[in-house]
Amino acid sequence: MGKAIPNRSDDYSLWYNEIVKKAGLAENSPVRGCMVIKPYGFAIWEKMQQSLDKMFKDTGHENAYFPLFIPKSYLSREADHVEGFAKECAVVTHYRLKTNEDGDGVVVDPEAKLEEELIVRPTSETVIWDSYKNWIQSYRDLPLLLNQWANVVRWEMRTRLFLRTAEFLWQEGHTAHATKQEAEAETKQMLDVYADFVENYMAVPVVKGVKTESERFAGALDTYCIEAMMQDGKALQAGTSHFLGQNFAKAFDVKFATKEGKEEYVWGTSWGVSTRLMGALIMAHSDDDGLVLPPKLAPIQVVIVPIYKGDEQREAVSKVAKAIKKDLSEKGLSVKFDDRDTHKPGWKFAEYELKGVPIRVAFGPKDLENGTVEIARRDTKEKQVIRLEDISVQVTNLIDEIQKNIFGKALTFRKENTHQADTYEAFKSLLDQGAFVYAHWDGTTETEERIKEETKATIRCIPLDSPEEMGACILTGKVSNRRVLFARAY
RNA sequence: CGGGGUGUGGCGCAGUCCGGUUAGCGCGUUCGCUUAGGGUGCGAGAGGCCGGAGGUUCGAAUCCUCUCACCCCGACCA
Repeated sequence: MGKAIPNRSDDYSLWYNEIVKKAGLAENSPVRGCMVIKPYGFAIWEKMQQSLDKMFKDTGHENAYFPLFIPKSYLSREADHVEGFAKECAVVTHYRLKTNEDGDGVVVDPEAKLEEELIVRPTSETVIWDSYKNWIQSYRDLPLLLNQWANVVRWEMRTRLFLRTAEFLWQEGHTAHATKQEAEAETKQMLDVYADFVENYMAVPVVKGVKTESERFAGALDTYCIEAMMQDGKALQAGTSHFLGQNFAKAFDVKFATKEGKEEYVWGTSWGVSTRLMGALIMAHSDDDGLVLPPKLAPIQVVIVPIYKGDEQREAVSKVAKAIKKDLSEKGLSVKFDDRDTHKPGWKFAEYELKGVPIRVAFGPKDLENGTVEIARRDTKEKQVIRLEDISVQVTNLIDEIQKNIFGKALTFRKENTHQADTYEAFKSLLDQGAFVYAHWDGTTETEERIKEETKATIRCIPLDSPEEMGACILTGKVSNRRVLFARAY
């Protein structure tokens, strides 16, 4: 009761904010736009990291770490890149404080001004390519497949926990290749890795596509992305993979000698996902009772809540509960036995629902007597009483079932809210309902811009799987040969 | 940077228009008892320079001036 959260339908963004705070995922920090990620939220992020990191390693990548600070001059080496990021960079100008002459507090020491100002990385292409210049001389040094887990800073005007914060955590992959084909293949491979992760671990269906010119990463030739639908029908870009061509190689003079002895610029890619995925996870599945986590990413997959009256019962119940825990843990599940005597069962039920624990096992005196146990699933709120000896089989099956069901539910929701529009009127009204709209577009930035101004919707992507289809642009009526995906977005 | 709003115990708020004793309430917290299959109930307690500075007044959470911070809505973005 003390932790009730607002209804999704009343105020979606308030619901989101409250769920993040009440479920103990994150809170605002003293610095505007930054956030404190709390242990439970960080545990989910760690699960994401673990899964992704394995996928990166399995595709041949290694981790490295590059510095937080970047010489200001580096950013400007690539023209589009600097233009894209200059407006949101934090800059370090001094390296020392001194005590205030008035006696209290500290002030920046004007004597300690840096020769060259440093920027706090908004992304690391520039420092990394500066290193690559030294690391790559021959085709034998290629491909170079690196990833780093890091924090980056982009000084955003409006921030929201996880969805957009001034500082966020992410991974950024940076690769260098001998040929264009290989770099393009890498770009697409990593997009597939992201799609695989988001769909199969996060249980959020995505649309894979290419960004239009105006939405492209600053400095890339092509930006691929995965777009997910949130429960309010808005789109959220869940990951991006960029084909950089030779842009950064040229900017940082990274050349290699080919087998034939010719000197050529290398081809690059970069790709990233961030703590924004946490926002996607929350907004895709959760409900008015709190978080709903897919089992594969839930820090606690099963919680056992004992029910008892008095010490004698407590002991008897606990003994069985511990055996259940052992049994389930041996099946590879992460199980918590909440034997705290300071909270009542009902309180615990509500608490673990708020935290999105996929399965709750309740065990009490009645069960002790009947040889049964109650299991409740978070996704559907269904409860059932099963025989105690069946528990590990039932729970193991249910874990898989929940993972599938959550994905299925999100997929169904997306299908129901995805439409085609052939007139501008229909287009606008669909957007107002909160939907993904497939429509024809004449391919110009001007049209895209006008549609954005008039409807607040953007082209999320040109879907990779959208078929050729002749049609007329929704706004201008000019010819178009395929539909693109429009939506309002986070 | 425009437009709107809010600052009062840890959290959420009332009180502010119309100044007047010890500044209330809910949650949380502490202690005791009670309870335990959906956020137990009762009792007792702790905890607040009312965002900050200045002013008006016999008297300011309340009125005036200035200031700071945060939130929401827009322009920018993963």
